[in-house]
Amino acid sequence: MGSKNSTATKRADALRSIDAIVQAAAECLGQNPEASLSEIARAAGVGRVTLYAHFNSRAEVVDAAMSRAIDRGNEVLDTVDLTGDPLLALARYVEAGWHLVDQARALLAAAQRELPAGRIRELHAGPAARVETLIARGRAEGAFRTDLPIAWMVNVLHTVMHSAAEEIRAGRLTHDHAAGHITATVLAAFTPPGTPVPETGGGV
Amino acid sequence: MGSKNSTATKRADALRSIDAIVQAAAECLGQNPEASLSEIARAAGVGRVTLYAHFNSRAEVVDAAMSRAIDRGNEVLDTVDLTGDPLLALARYVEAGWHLVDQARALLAAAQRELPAGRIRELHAGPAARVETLIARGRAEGAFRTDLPIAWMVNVLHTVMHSAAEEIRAGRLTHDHAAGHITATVLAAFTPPGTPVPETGGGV
DNA sequence: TATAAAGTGAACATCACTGTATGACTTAGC
DNA sequence: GCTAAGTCATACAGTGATGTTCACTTTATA
Repeated sequence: MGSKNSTATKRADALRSIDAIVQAAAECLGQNPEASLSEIARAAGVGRVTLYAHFNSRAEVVDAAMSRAIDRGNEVLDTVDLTGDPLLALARYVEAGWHLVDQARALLAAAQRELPAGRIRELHAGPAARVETLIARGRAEGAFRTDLPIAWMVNVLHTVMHSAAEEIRAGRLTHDHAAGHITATVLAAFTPPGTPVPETGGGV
Repeated sequence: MGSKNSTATKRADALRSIDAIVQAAAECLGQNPEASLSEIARAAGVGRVTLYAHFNSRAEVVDAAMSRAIDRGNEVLDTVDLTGDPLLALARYVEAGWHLVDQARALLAAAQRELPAGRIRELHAGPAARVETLIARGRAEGAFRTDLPIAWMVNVLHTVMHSAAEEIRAGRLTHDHAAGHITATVLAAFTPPGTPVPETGGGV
């Protein structure tokens, strides 16, 4: 299972090739989810056969590219402070997170075609857990509503970020406004019924 | 442009075939966005050549299927009363609309692969216009926030409905709760900053 | 009922991608 | 510098989809 890297110690140039392939895969699939392995190999500056020397199938390549993107994302999210006022913490998460979603948008589309849904979910477990604990804390502190399941709220947050990325790609939203709109929308959506919606300055 | 039906008067059996093909396309593509034209023709109880007699390309078939789905949706939405209290009107829209989204989910996925983005948008113009005027009215009456663009709010509504459909398909949400969750989420998201979020009873 | 439109399967030509093999060449690492 | 690991170009086999042509049969409709 996984790539062909069993337990053997790889040579330096092999590792370099693998890295180039994964990187090229992320770029190519990011532009076109249907990019062929030939294209990816070419973009990586590597022969198609070499690609097959390291990956057994297309799915493995896509998986590796997606895993890499997620790992990168996790590194970025690690730097985000999610403590303190839940509202501000969520705003900080959005600020960092929506950008990641924007970058990985097309790659995710490719992954959704090639990988089983469970695997996609598995890969997202890290980011999802972060938001989940943040939302749980916000609920406990009375900042967020408790009349909706946490899973649904997590889903709403990611969905809205994702759709913002699509809107930008379609030219109906600018990068400048994205984070503000997302934050204003989600914070309102998370506000407990009966209490006033916070002002976020996510204006027009 | 469009299908091969130029201006000639079609014979009854031809019309029947076309209808069967479009219907089969909607069903097949709904189950598997990559369904081949052979599959669709077989499902329609029609020869593959016959399919090509009526449609010049795969794209035309997909377009026809999607158009049909949208038309059906518009018919349903025509029966929804969008007058009166904007909050209640929106709730009624969600109640009817999320179901449509749920049904057309996979078909839409197929259309997004095959059709240019502009065409998809064009097809959605009808439903989008409805929501747009409803939201505009709600804003004018002070029921909805005015600090976010209408286009964004329309997008949020549809995105949340769409994601609910995905959640159901993934088994993380039941049909019973869907409308309630969507309504509770969107109404809160649309509430003007500074005013309390309405209670919708969209509980856990 | 005559006839033109429509439907049919089978076959054909392309095309692109996947995955595998081969043998020669290059390079990392001890 | 020797050896094993890695790379490469080319070639091949297999698959599955798209469109098209053909000769023939069925059926709607005037």
